[in-house]
Formats: sequence, structure tokens, C-alpha cells
Amino acid sequence: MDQIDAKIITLLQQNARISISQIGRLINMTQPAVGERVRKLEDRGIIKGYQVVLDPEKLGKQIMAYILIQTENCGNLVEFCNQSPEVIEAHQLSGQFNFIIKVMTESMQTLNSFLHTCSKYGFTTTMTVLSSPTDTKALPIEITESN
Amino acid sequence: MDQIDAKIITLLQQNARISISQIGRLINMTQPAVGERVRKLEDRGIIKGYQVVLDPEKLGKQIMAYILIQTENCGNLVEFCNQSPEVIEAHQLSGQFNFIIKVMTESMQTLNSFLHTCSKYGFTTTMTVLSSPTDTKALPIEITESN
DNA sequence: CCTGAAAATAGAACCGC
DNA sequence: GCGGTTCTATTTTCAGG
Repeated sequence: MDQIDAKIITLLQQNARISISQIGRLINMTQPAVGERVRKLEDRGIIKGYQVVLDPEKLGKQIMAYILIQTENCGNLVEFCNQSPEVIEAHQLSGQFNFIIKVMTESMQTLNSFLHTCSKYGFTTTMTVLSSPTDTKALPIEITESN
Repeated sequence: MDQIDAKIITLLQQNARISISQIGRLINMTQPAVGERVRKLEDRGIIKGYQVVLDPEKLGKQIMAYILIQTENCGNLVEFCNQSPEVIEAHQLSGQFNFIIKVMTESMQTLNSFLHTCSKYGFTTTMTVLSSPTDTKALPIEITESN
């Protein structure tokens, strides 16, 4: 992981479908050299994959909410989250509420029915999102010799 | 937005760097047809972009945390979030805590100094993430005539 | 939405540092 | 190990139907 890798990742963060040749042009390096660096970043697991960023509202997902859960059975809850398409993220927490999940639903009604099911796993507190000033922002990259 | 668009998006969700020709092969459609569908999805804003998914830990970001904030000046806080590389997401909420932000830092120490700055904008509650059973999961896609 | 040709791109083999 | 050159296969783009 050096400055060149950092530049490559920065360009891929801006547009993950940029061509390898185009990256090469922008950082003054030949296409095969860039290609092999990208392959190595993938092999080392620094690049985990490439995702398309969709507009949730244009796909009918109007409601975003965070649900805090106080559960005693994390395993069951994790399984439930994996099976539920509404769940976009799930994180285990330290503290009184030991779980937070991020959900997206079509309407308040579907959110409500989801919450009903969710409450089987523990006490819940729901916070609905009014607006998202920043979402899916890029990770800052530091250059370290180790990685 | 029809079933074909849904299939294309599903394939792009799995790997946003898949070639257009490969998508065509998988859904039995010629490459130019797929290419134009993708272009239209981009033009309509359904596809907002393509992101590389990085491993935060391998980039030195060991700590993930959610911070709930009770602020009276959303504008300043939003500006602060935009300027802070630690902030990955920021959402305005309904309820007592009117803001939630997701941050990633190198260490507890950097998280702590970030929290110190953050507290200037209002009362905060921090929840550190122990593990993430699911992160950056794909949005489910519904086929509607309108979009 | 398909076909077909030209341009651009990706991947592999090989060379030199 | 790392990058450059060259060659080949694949992909993209753009014409026309």
C-alpha cells in the first residue's frame, strides 16, 4: 500500500467502473501495471468488491430508519436480519442497546409491520430518518507500509 | 423499470465491474441493448454511481461507532460532518436525538478526540460497534411501472 | 432491439531494472 | 519485486436496419 495504490483507490471510489487504462492515463502508468496493482489489492482483501449505488427513493424505498434493539439472543436476531430484505446494515453494539439495524421500507406501514416482527427479539427503539446530508461517503485512505 | 432492468441491477449489485457483454450473456440479450439500458438507468438517476467496497480494518480504520446528537443547529453540524473524513454517514432524525452519524477511526483515542469536537454541536451519545454481521447489503428491487 | 465493423480495453507472455 | 512493451482476445461504441 503506497501512494500509487492510494491514487488508484481514490479513482475507483469516484467511479468504480472506470477503465484500468483510464486510471493509467490519469496517474501516468501503463495499463498492465495498474491492472496488476488492482488485482493485488483485491487479492489482499483491501478491495472487497464493487457496488452499484442506487437511489432508494426511485426504487420505492421512501422510509429509512434506525432501530436500536436490546436483545438476549444475538444469533437469532442476526439470522432474522440476514433473511429480511429491509435490513441494509446490522451492527452489534456495546452498551444497553446491543444492536442497531438500518432498514429501508416502502412506507410507514411496512416499517410498522417490520417493527412488530422485530420486537419478538427484544425491546426496540426506532428513529426514522428525515434527511441524509451524507450517505455512502468514501473511506479516507492512509498510506502505511504494513498493508 | 421492468424485470430486465431488475436483473441487470442485481448483477451490478453483485459486481459493479462486470462487463456489459457478460451481463448480456447472463440474461440472453445483446451487449448494445444492455449498454443502453444501463445508460438510461444512470440518466434517470436510478443508478447514482459505482463504488469500490474497501476493508476498513485493512486501511487502519479499526473503530466504527454511531453517535447520536441532540443539536439546535443542524446546518453547522452538517458542515462539520462534510468536512470530517471520519464521518461516513449523517442522517437527520425525528425524535429527541435529531441526528445520527456513523464514524470510522483508527483508534479509540482518535474517536475520543472526534467526540470532543462533536460535543460542541450538542449533547452526544456514542455507541461503539463490536461486530457487523451485515454491512453494505444490496437494496431489494421491486418492479414498478412508474420508475 | 439486432447486426457488424472500428476503436478501445483487458489479460498474458516476456524483457529489463 | 515492479514496471514497461508487445501481442491477442475481449469489450465497447457507433453506424445502419
